[in-house]
Amino acid sequence: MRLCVATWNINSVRLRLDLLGRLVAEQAPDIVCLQETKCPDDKFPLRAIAEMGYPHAALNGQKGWHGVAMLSKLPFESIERRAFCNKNDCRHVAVTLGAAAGLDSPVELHGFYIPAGGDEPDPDANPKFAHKLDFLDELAACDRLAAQGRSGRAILVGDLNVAPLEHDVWSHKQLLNVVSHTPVEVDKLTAWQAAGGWVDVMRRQVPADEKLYTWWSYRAADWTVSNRGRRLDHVWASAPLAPGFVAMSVLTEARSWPRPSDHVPVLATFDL
DNA sequence: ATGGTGGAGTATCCA
Repeated sequence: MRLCVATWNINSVRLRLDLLGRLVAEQAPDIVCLQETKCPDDKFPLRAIAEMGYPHAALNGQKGWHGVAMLSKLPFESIERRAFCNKNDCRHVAVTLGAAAGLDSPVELHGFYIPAGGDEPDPDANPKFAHKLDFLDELAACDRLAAQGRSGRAILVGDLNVAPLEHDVWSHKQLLNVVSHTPVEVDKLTAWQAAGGWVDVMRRQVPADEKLYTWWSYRAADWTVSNRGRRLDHVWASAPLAPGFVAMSVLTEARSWPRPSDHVPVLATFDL
């Protein structure tokens, strides 16, 4: 079967419920993975989302900030939530799709919201950056994620808050000391990806020497003029699933929707 | 040279 997965840092699901409706009306992905829902699970607008055609949900939310969710046309076999760095932050949710979703063989789907890391790229001076680096180390050491990437059937998406490649940012030189593109965090993200044998499918489609962004700061007067973007949002496939990657699209125009998120949705289609 | 914006929840923290 063909599966379309969307990933989007929506920056408050309640404030932008209409934009979620627009995304699913226009693109009709089978599953939407959200980050920064900023919504406790008991306040999540499940009814409105079910009416949009997504009756199945996997939530991991908290009050005020962070929070991830998966909204689906297809039923899940199971739902899992993991905590990292001995914190209660809601930054991960995973589901298994199986026979009930029409799959002959199960597929795991992971959604992550990796810590942004604050402003100062020095783990001694900035605890948030230290947390980000620890989080990436913990992911790289996660045996099950590694096993899934190498030999399992798995897809991993989310706001990873790292732009690893030179052309994942508007200026490699000017961002080398800016959190999201510093060598230390890029190395850790890449080490995690390699440990799991994960394939960066967005870059399967768009060559590494072409610019590719999914985020533009709110702090630009006109994001289209300066176009100072970064690729913070990612879609990875496990090695066995990578040959089934069909296509992806970055919904850049969503950055100009009314009251937009600073991230835009990324959609990826797989033959499973 | 360094501030700019936006969301949550109502002072500031977080991005």
